[in-house]
Amino acid sequence: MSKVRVRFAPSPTGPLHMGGVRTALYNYLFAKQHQGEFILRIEDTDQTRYVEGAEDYIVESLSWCDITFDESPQKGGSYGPYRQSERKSLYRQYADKLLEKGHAYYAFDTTEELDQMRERMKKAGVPSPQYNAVVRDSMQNSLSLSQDEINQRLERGDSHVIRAKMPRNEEVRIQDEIRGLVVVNTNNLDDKVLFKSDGMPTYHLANVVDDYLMKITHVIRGEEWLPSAPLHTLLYQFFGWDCPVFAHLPLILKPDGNGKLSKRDGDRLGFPVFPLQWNNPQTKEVSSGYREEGYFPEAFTNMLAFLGWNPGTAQEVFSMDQLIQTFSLQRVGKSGAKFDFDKTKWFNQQYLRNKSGHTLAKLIQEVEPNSQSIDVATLSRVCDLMKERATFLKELWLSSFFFFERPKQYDEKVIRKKWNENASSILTTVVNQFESMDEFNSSEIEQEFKSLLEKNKWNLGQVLPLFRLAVTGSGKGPSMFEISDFLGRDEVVLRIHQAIEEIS
RNA sequence: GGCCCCUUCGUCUAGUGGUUAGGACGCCAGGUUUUCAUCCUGGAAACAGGAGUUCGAUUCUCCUAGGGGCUGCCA
Repeated sequence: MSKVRVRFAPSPTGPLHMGGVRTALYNYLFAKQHQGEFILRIEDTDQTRYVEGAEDYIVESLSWCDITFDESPQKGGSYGPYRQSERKSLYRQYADKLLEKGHAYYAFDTTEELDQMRERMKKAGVPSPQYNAVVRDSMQNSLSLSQDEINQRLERGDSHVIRAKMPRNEEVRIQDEIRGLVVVNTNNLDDKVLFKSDGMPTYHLANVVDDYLMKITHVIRGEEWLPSAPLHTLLYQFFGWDCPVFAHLPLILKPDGNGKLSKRDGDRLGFPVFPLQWNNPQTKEVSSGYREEGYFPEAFTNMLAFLGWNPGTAQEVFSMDQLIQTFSLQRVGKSGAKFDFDKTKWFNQQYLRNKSGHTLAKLIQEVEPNSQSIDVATLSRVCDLMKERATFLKELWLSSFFFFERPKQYDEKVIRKKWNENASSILTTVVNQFESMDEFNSSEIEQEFKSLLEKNKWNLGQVLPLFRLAVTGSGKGPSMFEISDFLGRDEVVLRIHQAIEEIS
């Protein structure tokens, strides 16, 4: 068996959305698992839809996800170039080959004529007319025109395309890794344009030619390509080439309602659909990205991996290496998966919790300028204390402010519930006790605090919230004894005094 | 409309010709915790419908319904 080579072939018409990332991920996992190669090919055959910055966006997105290529436009490789626009000159000869063999023909129809034909057919009762065997004889093409006429038009340089000539009443069989055998009758296929009048191939031709030339062994792509898979299979047959293995992935669907996930759904429901923030160069519109929203790339890819695939075990948190080990096309589902934003957050929480305080501290310092003056060991300690109650790095950092600065305000709700007329005297007693201690560490503090409660017959649920409120300004958070230990006696005492003054 | 694909809790899904149909997210209740979060325990919650094959179908076949994709000189 030859070396596995797979490709991700996006078209640079805008930001890559998460469905695209998942397709790239599955290709990557499959390649790595088989010690194969993973190629990025940019399918920019439609110049009219080209968007500035889209290719860079695609490359940066996948790099953020740690999905790496063996060959790409940026990296090069032995099968380049890797942009179809740069391969333009090589497609024509393949179209000619098809012309020679009689599997393709010239078509001179103008857009208007095409529209007219479709109108005519609709009136005759065909809801969605196709350019196929039933109409091609009545159109302007090299099948219907005389040889002289054809030559004349060609010599004149009349605008024309090259269309595939679909055979009559033949069965095309596709063995799909995910869907099994799919059989389609060629009568249901139309004579797709293979070569456009602008001299560029369409997706269908370029894709097949490039996959062949680049020795692609497995075509793993979205389900939206399933309807054109018979055409592609036929093209391989026409050329006399071996067909790669196909695997058509289920789509990622909207969380609510019907249809595939789109940018609109993210806006509407409040979650990103793109890996990275995207600034539309034309409209100046900004679309949010998972990276900017504070997701870990590992969490994002882990979540994506599970949208349509599962390992068959209870394990859900997988590192990229584990995914490479475990992934298989056989365990990819057939049905579309509705995107679940809650689950995405859950994955992020898992990854946050599993990281060491030190790692989290470093990450925070990369993105939070205010944290950079804090030494890493200190910040690590805070992260360890706080990480269990956060889902995002930013959230962790923001809710840790009291470790580094005195509360500026005190939670009104806690004041209302817990701050009674005895509050100041209780806290004063606590402060006095703290000041009399020899050692001031968490276990000592806890001990002293509890014996104080006992001595005064105080209720823990009454006194601790006051203590917490005074020191942190909040009604929630990690162990007060740990916090006090961290802040040190002087600071704790000072904060309690401050609180008594400000709240009473 | 045509062609193709799909159908297990709300969601992601496991699963087998005979199971109390399992897990996860979310939700609810209880417990642990000073609080919040975590954690633990429990709960509600699914085989789209109909026919057939079979001693027996969620599982196999067919039909229906529903959903999705495609139906461009877009990819």
